[in-house]
Amino acid sequence: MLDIKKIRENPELVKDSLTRRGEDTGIVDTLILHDEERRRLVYEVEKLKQRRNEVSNEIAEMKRKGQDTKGAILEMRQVGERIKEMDNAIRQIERKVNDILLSIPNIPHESVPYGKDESENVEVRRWEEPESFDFEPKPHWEIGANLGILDFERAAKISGARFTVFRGAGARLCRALIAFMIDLHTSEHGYTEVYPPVLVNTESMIGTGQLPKFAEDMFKCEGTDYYLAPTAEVPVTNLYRDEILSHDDLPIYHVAYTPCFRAEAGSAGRDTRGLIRQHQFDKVELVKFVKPETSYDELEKLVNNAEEVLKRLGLPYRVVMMCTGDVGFTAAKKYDPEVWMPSYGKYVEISSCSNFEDFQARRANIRYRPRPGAKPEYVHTLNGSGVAIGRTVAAILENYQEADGSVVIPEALRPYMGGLERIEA
RNA sequence: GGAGAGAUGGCUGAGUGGUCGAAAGCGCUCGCCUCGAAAGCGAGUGGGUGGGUAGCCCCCGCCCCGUGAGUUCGAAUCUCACUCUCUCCGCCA
Repeated sequence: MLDIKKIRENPELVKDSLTRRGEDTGIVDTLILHDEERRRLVYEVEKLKQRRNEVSNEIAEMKRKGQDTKGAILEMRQVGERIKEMDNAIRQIERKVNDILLSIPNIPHESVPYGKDESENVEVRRWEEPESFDFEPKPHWEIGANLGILDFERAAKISGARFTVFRGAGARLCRALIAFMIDLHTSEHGYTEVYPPVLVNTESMIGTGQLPKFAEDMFKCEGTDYYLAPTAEVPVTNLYRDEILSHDDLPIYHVAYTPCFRAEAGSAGRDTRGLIRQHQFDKVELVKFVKPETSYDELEKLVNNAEEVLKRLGLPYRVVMMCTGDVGFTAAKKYDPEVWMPSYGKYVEISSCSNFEDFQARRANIRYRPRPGAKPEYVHTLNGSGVAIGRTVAAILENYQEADGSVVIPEALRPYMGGLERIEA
């Protein structure tokens, strides 16, 4: 959410942001119109309330003196009615203002390149070139099925399309990756582990920006106010919702493993095979709460933390900076580390690291005191996958496959696999 | 699921329908004292928002005592609904 005061003072800035994102700018004028009307009404009703407060005190005084209060009470009864009407009008217009505010995307940082869509994202670096195979490499869904560690048919029977059963060494590989990543981030990168609920309420979903705009992407539990969290970003960022943190609490780094749930509405036909696009997948997520002046340094460190996972696993990757047309609703700046996926013949997103500045903090009301006694200010929030488990499994299977159909376990993972060096049929 | 108790400022904890935004204590900030610190003493310490002035340095107002409605000239205080916490019973991973 953007600051209504800032929008009021500089509507062109917001319009420019929307234009760079390739969106319509009309709502800004509508918003400002509503906001002016709202302020006019507030000003009027507050004068009435002041009058009511004054006279009410006079009535108390008069009663104490035993004077007649009938006239004053009668007058105030009318004032009270008028106040009630105006309060209702204000409530309605405030709802409009708020709905619009919640629907305006974040302003991209000045360092974000202009571009209309994902084709104009900018590659910022690469780590290791993909290995070429001296045999025809198989896609991970074939490798996994042949090894008996991925079972898509039975998952379809249990649940439906876009689900997977991991089995034997496959299941263990998931568990190993989770433990490996959490250990790396806690012991070497300074993150504190949390294990949060994955059923979250509407407030939390609004706080991080999934709602109200992206409701169709989420699973909701019928008859409840619970959504299945699409990412640990939601519960972990909302940890400190409606709190005022002390300046020496910051920065706060959290790492969380959770399953993630996505309806994938509108992506029918895309990535239908394999682990790439699932309704349920596991992810280790990194979340930061930082002082505003440090947030862009923190973003770079966050990306590096995600990259370190891929380096240790020996998976070739590149890092892409999202352009204005693809940076996403909530982010001011975003990097996507992408892993090399032989079956796709290209790099595939395996992490997504964003600086939201105060966009989420304002929605979720997460603040801190810059110094003791100072006015609270909004923190900056960041998060990034560190990294997605399912896609990492896919990347390992494909990049570490051998001609005989077996898969070598990356060395960093072997301690977590009971010393297993290779998955064989 | 049943019965009961409760929800007040960073924390603990008072509160009669009428100067209660709220006592007191703790904590915190500043000052005095001290070579320094502690103790002691003194002062100050909530969050929003509208307007004035202009950018939170001031001034005026409005709102906030779990959330939302209601009664009243006036509600932290009365009524209703909801949420959450705690205790007991039942059920249960």
